[in-house]
Amino acid sequence: MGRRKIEIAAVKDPNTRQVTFSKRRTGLFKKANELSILCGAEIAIVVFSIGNRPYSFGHPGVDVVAAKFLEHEIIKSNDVKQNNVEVGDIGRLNQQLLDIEARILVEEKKGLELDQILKQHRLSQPSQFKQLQDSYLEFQRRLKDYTDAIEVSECLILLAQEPVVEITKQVKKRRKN
Amino acid sequence: MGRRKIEIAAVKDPNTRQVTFSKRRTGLFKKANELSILCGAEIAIVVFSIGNRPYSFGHPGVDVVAAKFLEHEIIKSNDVKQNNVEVGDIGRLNQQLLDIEARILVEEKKGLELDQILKQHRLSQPSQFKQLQDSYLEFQRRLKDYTDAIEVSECLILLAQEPVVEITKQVKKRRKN
DNA sequence: GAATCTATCTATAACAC
DNA sequence: TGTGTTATAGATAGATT
Repeated sequence: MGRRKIEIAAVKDPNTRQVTFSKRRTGLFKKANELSILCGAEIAIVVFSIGNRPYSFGHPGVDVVAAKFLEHEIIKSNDVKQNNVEVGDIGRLNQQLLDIEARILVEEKKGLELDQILKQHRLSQPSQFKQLQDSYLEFQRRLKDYTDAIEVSECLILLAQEPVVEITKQVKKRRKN
Repeated sequence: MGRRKIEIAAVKDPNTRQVTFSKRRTGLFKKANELSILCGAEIAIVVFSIGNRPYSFGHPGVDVVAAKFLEHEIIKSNDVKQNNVEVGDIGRLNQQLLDIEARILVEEKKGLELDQILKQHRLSQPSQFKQLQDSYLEFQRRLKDYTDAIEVSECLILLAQEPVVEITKQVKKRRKN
């Protein structure tokens, strides 16, 4: 859709490529925005240029859509398991581990952000500080629960003396305390 | 770009909307694919239909691009902190806590999923089990690092005697061991 | 209700500044 | 490097099957 037809193949000239990238990225985000409005769809897009500069579009937000996607992925994989379909090879498992590590990085970032924000609020809004601190400690408690579950998992890997369902129950029990 | 021009506003007729969604989603993914080939860009797209059905496109993969994006986000937020930019109000903070809790739940599910998969592999592929177990323990170690960071944060909230940047350094130091 | 067709609209490649 | 213009390729709204 330009003066000439172009082949869909790597653009070699860096200058032309940069212009093409900028224009088509803009076009892609515009299309995504139209799709979300026309059809009430939720969309997240992340793009990296060849120089590794990140660009993103999200309606209602990249994080929201990403989290939703991950939940669906889990449900899907659970369904697969319930049907006793073959589980993938070792590579897929390692990919899952990488996914989790990536998300742990996000948690880390959020945690550091909270540190900063809490500190500022502590200085500027002492009346609300107590409430927020409670939330924060609650969050921490939940993370510990998770870590506990991981520890139980370790035992399971090393000893394999207990069915997996038991772990789920243990976590839930711990939650209710 | 059809027989008639349409306004960019919610399509009311469910039938028409479904057709539009399907066509434009296909078009969007095609454009994304062209952009990635033409410009050597890495792209991830996630779309949810109005009925919450998920669709995704990724080059080289949704997970890969998402993880890369999150790492960049972390770097960016650290820069923001260094520049002492304004942070938002208490409502936003509570929202952040809810977000994190939601993602912790996801991690929990993933952990349990891994238990299940690992157990299956232990039974069916003993030769690869050792390698996977190592990855799992490595993942566990990283999660512990994160928990440690949270613990440091607790001290910071309660005592507020240490600048936040120090925490980041501590986490990084711990990582390298 | 999905696939195909086609008139028309939109995105953009090349150009220009 | 960015912004604007224009001729043309490509996407798609509505129709048809």
